[in-house]
Amino acid sequence: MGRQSCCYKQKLRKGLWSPEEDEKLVEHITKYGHGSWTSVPKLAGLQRCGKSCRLRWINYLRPDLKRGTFSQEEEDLIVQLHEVMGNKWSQIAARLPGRTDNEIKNYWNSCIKKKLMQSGINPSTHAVEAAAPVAEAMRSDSSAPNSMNHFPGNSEPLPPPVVSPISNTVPSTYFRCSGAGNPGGSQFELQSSGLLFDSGILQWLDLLPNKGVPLHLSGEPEDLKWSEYLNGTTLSIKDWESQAHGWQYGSSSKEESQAFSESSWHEMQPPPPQL
DNA sequence: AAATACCGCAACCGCACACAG
DNA sequence: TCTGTGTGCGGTTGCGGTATT
Repeated sequence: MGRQSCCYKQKLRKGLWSPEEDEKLVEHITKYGHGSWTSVPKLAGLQRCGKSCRLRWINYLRPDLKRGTFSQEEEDLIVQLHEVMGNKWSQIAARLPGRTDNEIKNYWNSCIKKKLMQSGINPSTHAVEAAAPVAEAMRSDSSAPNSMNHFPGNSEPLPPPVVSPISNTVPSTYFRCSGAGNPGGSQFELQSSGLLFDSGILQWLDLLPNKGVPLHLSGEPEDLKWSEYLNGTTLSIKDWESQAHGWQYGSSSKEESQAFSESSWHEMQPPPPQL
C-alpha cells in the first residue's frame, strides 16, 4: 500500500485550479516570491499543497511562458536534444525558452513520437528501423563519404557547408547542408545520430553545464560552420551564445545553474531567441 | 442529435536527491 | 550517521474538447 499524497493528509483541494486560486497564487508570488513552496499555500490563502502550487506556477502561471503551438524549429531542437539527453525533460526545457518540461513531455508523447514512428524511427533510440530516407540510403552507400567534409564521388575536401535544421521535413533530426562544395548546388541530408553525434560534433550538448541557456535555433546570420568544428576552433555553445548576443552567462556550478533556472529567470532572462 | 472514440493537456503520484538538524 | 523535510523530476492518469460514426 502506497503512502497517501500530501493533499490527502492535509485534506487539501486537488484537481483543476480555479481563476480565483490562480489569482491568489500569482498575487502572492509576484509580491513575495515563492520562497519555501510549502509555506506558499498558507501565506497565499490557498487550500492546496505546496507541490501543487509549485507545479501550477511553473507550468501555467509563470509570466515568461510562451504558450501556443511549437514551431518547427522548436520541434527540431526537441528531437535533437532528446537524442542526446533522453527523457530529461527539464534539461531539454531549460534550452527552450518559455517552454516547460511538462509541455515538452506532453508534446513529445502526443505528437513527435508518432511522427518519428511514422517515419520509421524508433523514438527511444532514434535509430532508423524502417523506410530509409535519403540519409539512411547515403549511410549504406559505399560511395558515401566516410568523412563529413566529402561528398560522394568527390575526393577533394570541401568548403564548409552551412548547417541548419530542415524545416517542414520529417524526420526532423536531419540537417540540410549547403555550400560551394555541394555539386550543382543541390542539397543532401545527414542524420544527426549517425554522423553529427558519432563524429563528436554535437557532443557539446552533453557537456553543456548551463541550464537555462537557450540554444540558438537556425537562421541568419549565425548558422554554424562545419569548418569551425573541424579545425578545432569550435565554440562551445556557451561561448558562441555569448559572442552572438554579447551576453555572458553565469557560473556553471550545479547550484548556480539551478538557481538560474529555478528562481532567477525573471532577473536574468537572456535575449529573446532568434526564431 | 446522440453516442462513442480519440486526443491533448493539466495535474497528480511517487521516487530520488539534497540538506539541515 | 541517521532521520525528517523540502524540492525536483519523470511517469501516469483522467478530464474536457473535438472528431467520427
